[in-house]
Amino acid sequence: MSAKPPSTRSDAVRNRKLLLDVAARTFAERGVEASIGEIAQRAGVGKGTVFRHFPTKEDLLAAIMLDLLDELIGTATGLLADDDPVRALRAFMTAGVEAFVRDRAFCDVIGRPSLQSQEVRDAIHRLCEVAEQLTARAREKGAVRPDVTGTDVALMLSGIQHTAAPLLDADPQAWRRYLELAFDGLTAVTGHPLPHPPDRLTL
Amino acid sequence: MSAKPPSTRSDAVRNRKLLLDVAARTFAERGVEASIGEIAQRAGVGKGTVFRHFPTKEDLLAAIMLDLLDELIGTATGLLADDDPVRALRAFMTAGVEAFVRDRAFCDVIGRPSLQSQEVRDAIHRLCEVAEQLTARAREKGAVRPDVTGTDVALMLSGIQHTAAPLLDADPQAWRRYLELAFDGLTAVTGHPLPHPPDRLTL
DNA sequence: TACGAAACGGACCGGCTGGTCAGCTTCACC
DNA sequence: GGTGAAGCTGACCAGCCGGTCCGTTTCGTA
Repeated sequence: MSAKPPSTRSDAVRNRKLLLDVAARTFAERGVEASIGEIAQRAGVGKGTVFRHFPTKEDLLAAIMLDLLDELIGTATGLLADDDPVRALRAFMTAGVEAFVRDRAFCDVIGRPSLQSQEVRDAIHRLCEVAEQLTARAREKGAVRPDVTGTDVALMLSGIQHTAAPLLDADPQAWRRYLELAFDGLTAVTGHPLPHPPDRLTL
Repeated sequence: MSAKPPSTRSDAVRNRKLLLDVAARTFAERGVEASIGEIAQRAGVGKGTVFRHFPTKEDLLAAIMLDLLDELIGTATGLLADDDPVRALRAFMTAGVEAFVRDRAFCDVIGRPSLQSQEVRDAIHRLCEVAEQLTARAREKGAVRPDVTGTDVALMLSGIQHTAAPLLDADPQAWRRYLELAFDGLTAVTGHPLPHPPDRLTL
C-alpha cells in the first residue's frame, strides 16, 4: 500500500512524460506487441530507463490504458448533461468507436482479458456504469429497445471497430457506416426480446 | 507453377492428415500465436516433420484457414437453395459467427490482412460474393434495408464475435444476443441511407 | 564548486520463436 | 530380404523478447 515517492528531479519527470507520450503513440500504432526496445529507441532513451519508470511492460501499458479509459469515462459523464438522451448516446458511441479505431493496443487489451490489470478491469466496469446511465435515459424515453443495457452498448463499441477493421486502409471512416447500422439496431422495434441478457455481468 | 508431387508413402499421408487435424485444433484454441513446437508435440511428431509438410508456419496456417473458408462458402452456397431468403441469411450469419467463436486463429487472420496469403484473400472474396447473393435475395424481398450489401454482412460476422468476446467465459452463447441485435438492425426501416457504402470493395 | 544521491544507458541474461540439417529410420518395390 | 529413396527426428542456429545490473552521468543542494 506504500505509494511511490514521486521523483523531483527534472530529467526524471521529463522522461516519464516523454515515455508515456511515445509509448502511447507506439502502442496505438503497433498494438500491445510493440516492444519496449522500440519505445525506448523512439524516445531516444535507454531500455533501462523505461524499466526504471515502469517496472514491467504491463505497468506501462496499464498506465496508458487507464488514461484512455478515464478520458472516455469523462466524455461519457459530460454527455449525461445533454438534454437529448439519444444525441448523447450516439455521441458516446461515436467517441468510443473512435477511441478503438485510433488505438490498436486499446482493441487488444479490451479484447483479451488476460492483458487487463485489476485497475484496468475496474475502469472498464466504471465505463459500463456510465454507459448504463446514458442508455437508461434513452431507454426510458422509448428511443432504444427496452432490453438493451449499458454493457451491450459498451461491448458493441469494440464490435463495430472490428467490423470495419478490414476496410480501415481503403476507407478510414468506414466505421461510421457500421456505427449507424448498430445504432439503428438499438432503436429497432421488433416485438421480440433479445436472448441471453448479460444481466448484472461485471464487465 | 510446378505442383508438389503428392507423397504415396503411408506414413507421410498419415502424418499430413494428423498435422492438419492437430494444428487446426491448436490454432483454434490458442490463435495464430500457437507455436509450431507445440503443434509438433501435441501430434507426437518432431518439429522437422511439420516443416517437411508445410515449409513455413504461414503455409500451415493458410491450409487450415482455406479449409475453414471453403466449408463456410459451401454452407452459404447450400443455403441459396432455401426458398426463404430471410431464414437462409440468418442461418448463414449464424454459421459464420459460430465459425469465428470456435476458432481464435480464424478471428486473428480475418482481422489482420498481413496474415492473409493471396489464396486466403481470394477465398474471402468468394465468401463475400456468396454473401452478396444471399443478401440480395433478402433485399429484393424487402426483408433487409436496401443499402446493405453482402460485404456488410460478411464483415459483421467478425464484429459480432468480437462484441461477445469478453463474455465468452461467462456465457458461451452470448454471441446469439448480438447476432439478433445485428440482424434486427439489418431489417430496420429508418428512411435514411447508411454512410460510406463499401461499393465494389474487393475484400 | 564539490558532493552524494538519483537517474541513465546499454551490455548482458535466459527463454522462446521459426526454421535448418545431418544422420537415422521406415516404407515401397523388386 | 535387400536396397534406395523418402520421411522422420531433435539438436542446433539466429533473432527477438522482457527484464537485470552496474559503471557512468546528471541533478539538486550546500
